[in-house]
Amino acid sequence: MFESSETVTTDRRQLRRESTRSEILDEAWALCRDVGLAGLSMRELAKRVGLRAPSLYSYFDSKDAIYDAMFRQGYEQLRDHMGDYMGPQPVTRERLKEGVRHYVEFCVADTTRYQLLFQRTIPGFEPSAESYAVAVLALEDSSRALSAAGIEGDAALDMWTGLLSGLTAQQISNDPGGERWIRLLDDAIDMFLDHYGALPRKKGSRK
Amino acid sequence: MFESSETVTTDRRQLRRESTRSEILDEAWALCRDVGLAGLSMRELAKRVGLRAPSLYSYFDSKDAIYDAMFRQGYEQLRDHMGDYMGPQPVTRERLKEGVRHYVEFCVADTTRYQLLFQRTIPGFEPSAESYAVAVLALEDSSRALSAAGIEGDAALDMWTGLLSGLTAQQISNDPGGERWIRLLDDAIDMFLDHYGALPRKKGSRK
DNA sequence: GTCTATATCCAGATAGAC
DNA sequence: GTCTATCTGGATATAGAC
Repeated sequence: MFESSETVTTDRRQLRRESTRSEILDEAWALCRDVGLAGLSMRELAKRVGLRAPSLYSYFDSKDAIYDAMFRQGYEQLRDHMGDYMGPQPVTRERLKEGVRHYVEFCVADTTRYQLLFQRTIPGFEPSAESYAVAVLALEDSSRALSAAGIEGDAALDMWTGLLSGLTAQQISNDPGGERWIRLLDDAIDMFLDHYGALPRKKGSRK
Repeated sequence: MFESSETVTTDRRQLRRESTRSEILDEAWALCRDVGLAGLSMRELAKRVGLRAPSLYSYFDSKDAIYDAMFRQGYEQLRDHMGDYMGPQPVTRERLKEGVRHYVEFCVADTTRYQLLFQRTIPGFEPSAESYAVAVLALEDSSRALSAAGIEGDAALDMWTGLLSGLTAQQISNDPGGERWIRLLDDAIDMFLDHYGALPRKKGSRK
């Protein structure tokens, strides 16, 4: 009829444990935003959580394990963020532009997260196989969206990633908080689609 | 008739000093290529030069002063490398493509140098005013070349830097030593010039 | 689980003898 | 100029009491 009290206690402990883990991760993000990704230190992190440094090792095996959890969390956030834009809707120029704007919005919203997910900035860190699998899932989403737009071939795909990652990176590093390169996104997509002859414009819609 | 022996001695000492400084810088580059830009340490650097760590401070005031000298040296190398391509020759599509290929060649030839010059990867380092001035000189060269091609306006210039820095960065971080994105350079420049209506192609030269 | 205490290692930079 | 010795401060991680 009733669960044993031992089971209940265990569940509660697990919940509490997960809650603390989550709080540690939240503070890790905040700390990295303050001091940079590479500046994350176990001492300072513990201080912010209200623990002593060694206690963190009850929740994470190492500092890299914390980076790994952040990495995974970031890509889960990306999938959540892009969810609605990855459906099987008909693909038009406007839809594609909306999707890209939404994606870049995610990137510039948190430059620390951007660095962790998309750049190689931490000396020794490599994501674990499980976390990397989450990243691959998210990236497959976007390449599928491109195929739906009729853009095929490695060259076109590489050009696409080069162009958009270039504009995004310039925005983040040279005009953080601004719009200087974001403003160019729509035009860049037109330039790209015109060049590859995909999703033709309606007559007379140039400029 | 003869210079005083004191002056001669001073000159020789200065020469020797410059020679050692230069050797330290060479080893600093080599060390950074081995352990990453951020991994540069005064102890290890001294060991490679054949000195003890404190002796380095006779040649450079601090570790940042070494980064600063490297930064400056890198931009001087860039100007040297691009020298011939920045002259007042008539600008054609082919000339522009050659110049870009030459520039990207410089970037991918030494990814450590690329990171120091073009990315913000070292925690506390900011170039000094003098070194920054050298960087500005080099970058003005390229924007002048673009103007000569008839590409004017902030938007077009930002699109240009975004596109090319994007392809370069993808090349360096995702296919180091390869050609996957380098192959796309010519096509990217055609795409860009067509879109902005600069340096028109000869009739029927599309594809 | 959390703590104190500590092991171990590294860093940049300086003092002062020679 | 170069050295030895050291200062100061930081890091990750572990041992073992409670």
